[in-house]
Amino acid sequence: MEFEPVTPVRAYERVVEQIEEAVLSGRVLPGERLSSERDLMVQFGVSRSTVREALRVLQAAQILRSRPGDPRGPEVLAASPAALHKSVRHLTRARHMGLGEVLQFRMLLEGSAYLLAASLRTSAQLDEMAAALEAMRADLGTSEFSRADVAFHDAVARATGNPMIVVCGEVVREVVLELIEDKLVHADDRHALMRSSLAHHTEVLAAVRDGDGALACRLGRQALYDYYADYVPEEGLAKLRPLIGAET
Amino acid sequence: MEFEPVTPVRAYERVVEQIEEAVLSGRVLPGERLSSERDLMVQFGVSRSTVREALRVLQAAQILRSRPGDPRGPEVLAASPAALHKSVRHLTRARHMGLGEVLQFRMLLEGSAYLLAASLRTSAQLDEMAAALEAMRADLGTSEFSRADVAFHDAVARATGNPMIVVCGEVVREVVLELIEDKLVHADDRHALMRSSLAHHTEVLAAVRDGDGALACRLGRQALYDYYADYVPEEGLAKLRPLIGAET
DNA sequence: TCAGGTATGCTGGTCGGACCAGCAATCCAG
DNA sequence: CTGGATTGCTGGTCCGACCAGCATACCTGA
Repeated sequence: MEFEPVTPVRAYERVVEQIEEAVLSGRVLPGERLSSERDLMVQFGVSRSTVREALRVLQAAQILRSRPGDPRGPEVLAASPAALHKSVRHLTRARHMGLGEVLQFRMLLEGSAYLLAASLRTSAQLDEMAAALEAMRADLGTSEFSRADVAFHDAVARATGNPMIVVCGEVVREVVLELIEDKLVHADDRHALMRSSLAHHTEVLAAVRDGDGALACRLGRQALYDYYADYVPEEGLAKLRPLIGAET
Repeated sequence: MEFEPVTPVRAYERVVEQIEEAVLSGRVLPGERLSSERDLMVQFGVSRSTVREALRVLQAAQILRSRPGDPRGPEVLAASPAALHKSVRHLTRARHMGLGEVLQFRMLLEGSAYLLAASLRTSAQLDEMAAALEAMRADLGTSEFSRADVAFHDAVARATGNPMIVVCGEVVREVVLELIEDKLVHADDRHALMRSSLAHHTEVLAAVRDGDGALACRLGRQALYDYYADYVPEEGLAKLRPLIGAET
């Protein structure tokens, strides 16, 4: 006979569980409204303080949003990567991860995304990538360049047809930029970097177009390494090297 | 002249910001205690309800922990990937991904984890993997088998030294099991499946030990495909095939 | 009849006070 | 000196109250 350690479950947790389950299971859809706090406290049979603490937790997790004075009640939000973003940021601040780890994950993710996209992309998605590349070429040196760069990588991620790849890619890209933004300004040869990056992207796109996933994967990872390696401390670089040059 | 949209900042948010910043900046260390709620409401000049809502948010983010009756006050927690785990979990559920997508993501992730582990693993981690493999061999057919299987994959993920890989691996494994658990029972030839899985794991471990990351990556993905492909509907299989056999 | 402004009833945000069960240090009796 | 009861304080929950803000409905004036 085995017993489990008993944990007292707070009232507000039960409320969180029920609402969370209703949202995640799709029983209530994004955009829909919950009852007002005063209604919920009747439905759950708890006080308003308890309801409010539960709602706070759900709001912090980006599952709900409340506005004062809105007679329609708390709004159910669409799932967003904001919470994921925050968790990753916290871990980087706590030194559990550095640029090395985040970049490692990005290389892993985008490399595999190229591999998949080379086989799975539709021609419309290929056009999107080409359009983004054109935008990069046109706006070389401006802030529009990074926007187009993001659009390119996003199109690749979407071509995999996998929402998690899209979302994780998005988050990991943002965090990489946050981690290097202070060192990024005084790059006197940014223009050369961008030109080099553009050339890399062009090669990768060609490989994706040709359906050569392995090549696209290798090129894409190499491009990331070349672009960001200077910002990564030595002990972080060791984590990146197995991802480049390798057959995979 | 540009203006930004003005957002009314709630009192509890200001409290969250201050405590969060104190923790993340290291001004208060893990294990230390905050003042009691009744003290904090004086320090911040707000009511206890407001303090409590702030603490709830921080507790949900795994930054604090409170226990009723503890005279030492809320405890500051060490940064952990628990919050990351929750975010990833929510996203996978909310985007209602099918088995195809989840398995695609898992193959991508674990494949790359093998590739990295082959270069980065310490000999202690190699021993862990071998031990898990032994446990699988010993408990073939029992529920202990899956536990050892999990331990094996977890050891591989940890060998990458990347918390994101570890956490995403955990989540993706959990979700795969949830998605197939109803179909899993009536597998009459589970024993054969487990034996085959064991053989695959043995090969993969050998490749990791030899430092042949590309081989380990390929074998690992193939093993996942062989083990789970029967549960995946036809349209999902298309998303998996680019990941197997490929040079990468 | 219709337009525009106002009144009303709700919302969430905050406050204060109250009670309970539980933990730990302290104090007291053995 | 030891062991158990006492005593503060803790967090968890409840209640009642007030405020500013949003939408609707109403109502007044043209």
